[in-house]
Amino acid sequence: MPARIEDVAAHAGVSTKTVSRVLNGHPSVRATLRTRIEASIRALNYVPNPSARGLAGNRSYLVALLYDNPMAGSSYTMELIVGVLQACKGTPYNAVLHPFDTADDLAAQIDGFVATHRPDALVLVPPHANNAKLLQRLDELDIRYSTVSSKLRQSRIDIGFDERRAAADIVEHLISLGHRRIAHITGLHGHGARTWRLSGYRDALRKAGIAYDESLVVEGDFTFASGMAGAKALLDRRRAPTAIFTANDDMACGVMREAYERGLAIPGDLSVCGFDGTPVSQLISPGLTTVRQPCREIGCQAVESVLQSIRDPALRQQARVPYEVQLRASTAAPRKP
Amino acid sequence: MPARIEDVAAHAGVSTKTVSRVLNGHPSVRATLRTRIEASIRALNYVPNPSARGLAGNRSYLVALLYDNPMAGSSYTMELIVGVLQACKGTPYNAVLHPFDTADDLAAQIDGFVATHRPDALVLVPPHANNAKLLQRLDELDIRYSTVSSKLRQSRIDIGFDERRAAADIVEHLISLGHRRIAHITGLHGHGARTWRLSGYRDALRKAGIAYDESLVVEGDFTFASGMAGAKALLDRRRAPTAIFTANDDMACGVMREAYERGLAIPGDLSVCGFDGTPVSQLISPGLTTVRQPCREIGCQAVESVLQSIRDPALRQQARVPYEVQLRASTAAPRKP
DNA sequence: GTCAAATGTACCAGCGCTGTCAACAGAAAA
DNA sequence: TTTTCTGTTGACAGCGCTGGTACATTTGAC
Repeated sequence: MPARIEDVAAHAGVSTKTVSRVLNGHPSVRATLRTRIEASIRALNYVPNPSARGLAGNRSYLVALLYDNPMAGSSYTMELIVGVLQACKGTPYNAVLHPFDTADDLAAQIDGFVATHRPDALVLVPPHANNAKLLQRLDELDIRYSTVSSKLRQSRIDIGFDERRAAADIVEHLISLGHRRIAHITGLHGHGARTWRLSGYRDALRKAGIAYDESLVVEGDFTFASGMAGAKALLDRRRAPTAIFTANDDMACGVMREAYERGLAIPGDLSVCGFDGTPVSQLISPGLTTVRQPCREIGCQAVESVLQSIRDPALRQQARVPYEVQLRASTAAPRKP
Repeated sequence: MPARIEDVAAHAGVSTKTVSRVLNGHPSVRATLRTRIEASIRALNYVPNPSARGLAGNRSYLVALLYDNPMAGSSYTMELIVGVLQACKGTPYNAVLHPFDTADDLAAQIDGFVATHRPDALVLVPPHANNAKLLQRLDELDIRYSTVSSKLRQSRIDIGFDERRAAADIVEHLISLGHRRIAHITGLHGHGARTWRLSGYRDALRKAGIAYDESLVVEGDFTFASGMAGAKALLDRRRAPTAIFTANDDMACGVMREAYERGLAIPGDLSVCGFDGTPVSQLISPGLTTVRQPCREIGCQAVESVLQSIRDPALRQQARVPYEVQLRASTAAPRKP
């Protein structure tokens, strides 16, 4: 039978309440006493019972991660999860992962979810992070949440990275190689990622004095198939682009597939770069030039911040974690035009 | 304030204990009464408080998934997680994900983990599923567990698929295309996957009357780099193989990279096939012939079975879920030798 | 129709912890 | 010196649920 708080109290010669104070980091315990109690905790190998704690304190010690179902298999989500778990480690909090279908009325579904699991805090990933109704409902329910890469100002705590700047960086890289006819395949409508990455693309062109050519931008939806379709359209043009920048890596793979089918060499005939830095960018040949999105760090900080906001409900934070442009073999100087 | 069991009891005109019996599926409640109580539960939108339940019943309603840290980013783990979550859905159980470093002494670490989270059941993934000491410790602690693809007979509940047969299938495919000089890059020592996939490779050769050539088998460790290194060694031979079968997809990508660097065409100069059916097999060009491992189904069933074993501790199960050979463009008939 | 067995119900204690509130000591202010 | 305050500690109730026990009711066999 594991030790109980009562056993620790007896061992240290204090009341259970005082032990409880130490466990919960309450300030009004003398340092000497605190040390003695901590020693007793270690001596008895005591670990508080989460159920009892939760029941008495009306908390669940659960942080829920709400992500999009179709993304379930994505390494983006996986990396985020790794970060979330890392942040929970060493805290009494556990992570609950919850894939939510975008199609359904989230703001309604959330009530059921909250009733069942009673999470103390939520972390929202796009597209849910952009769902204004959902955030509003959470505010009504008075549940702390943080968002990842949200477009909405409404979110008090948001963690992301400077996607616009990162996109500009990678396009500038293409420009520095000598490319002038650079195409872009966008992300899915409604995602901030679509807007920011497109803006960055335009920023870089503007900075280099290259006129923005609308016909070089085609709509994608983050899928391999849409990347392939986009490449088809672009490569069928009379004056095909010499480089294609896609809003994520999967679409870049689609572009590479289309090039492969046409017998175009990468980077000889076409430079390709992606975005996100998913594992595939390293596995594919040639290696894909991309921006590594710091998913782990983002997931980790999203949890840390939202846990902090439980103690300090007024907390506001818009953190931007550093990213990294990864230059690989899929980009090179264009052949003479 | 959410409804309590007491409210449901009052609404249905019964005692709280009777409601509790309905909630926990106790048999001794008349069908008519059960129906009435279930109606009250729905009417009041009642959801039992997990903390209270856990405290009173000395349970945590937690299923822990123990996986290997370095695999954190792998889509194998991600898919498994998806299956695990799916199985928990609709049950009062939650999943706790726990990456464990292989290096450390697991059997010792597990005590700390169990003390902290008190999971009612565990699901073990290789390599932990092959750790005899760990399983023994869990037996001592009397904690139910299930394993995924374990080599050990010790495990009462194991879910996997017929890896040996699947490997044989894919090698037979290569043979049917006309390949005779087929190489294999193995998985990491200690994993059942290494042994079974190698055995399947040998089975297929034997069945086709092709002599086993030890020099065509090189050691790998499931990483991209080891696939590349293996390919280097194999392609430097005087009589290079016309096809390479690797024990997972990442290594197949390594082989493809090495072929790319040497200017070898796939599948023209070299056929490549992998194993696992990770997302990269579809994203890479040409598409990679592989075996789709039914990770989700495995994760799902591993949880379902272990939850069942909580009620029925004598339960034994060795399930083999169906797999699927996915033929893509990375394999074709060899050129005239 | 009777009796025993089987089935179903009510009540109460208590799971292990934290919140509330009261008590007390010592320091600062009057 | 007395009063007031702040900082520290403890006593006790009770969070919402389930297990056990004792009692009530139904069922089936004879």
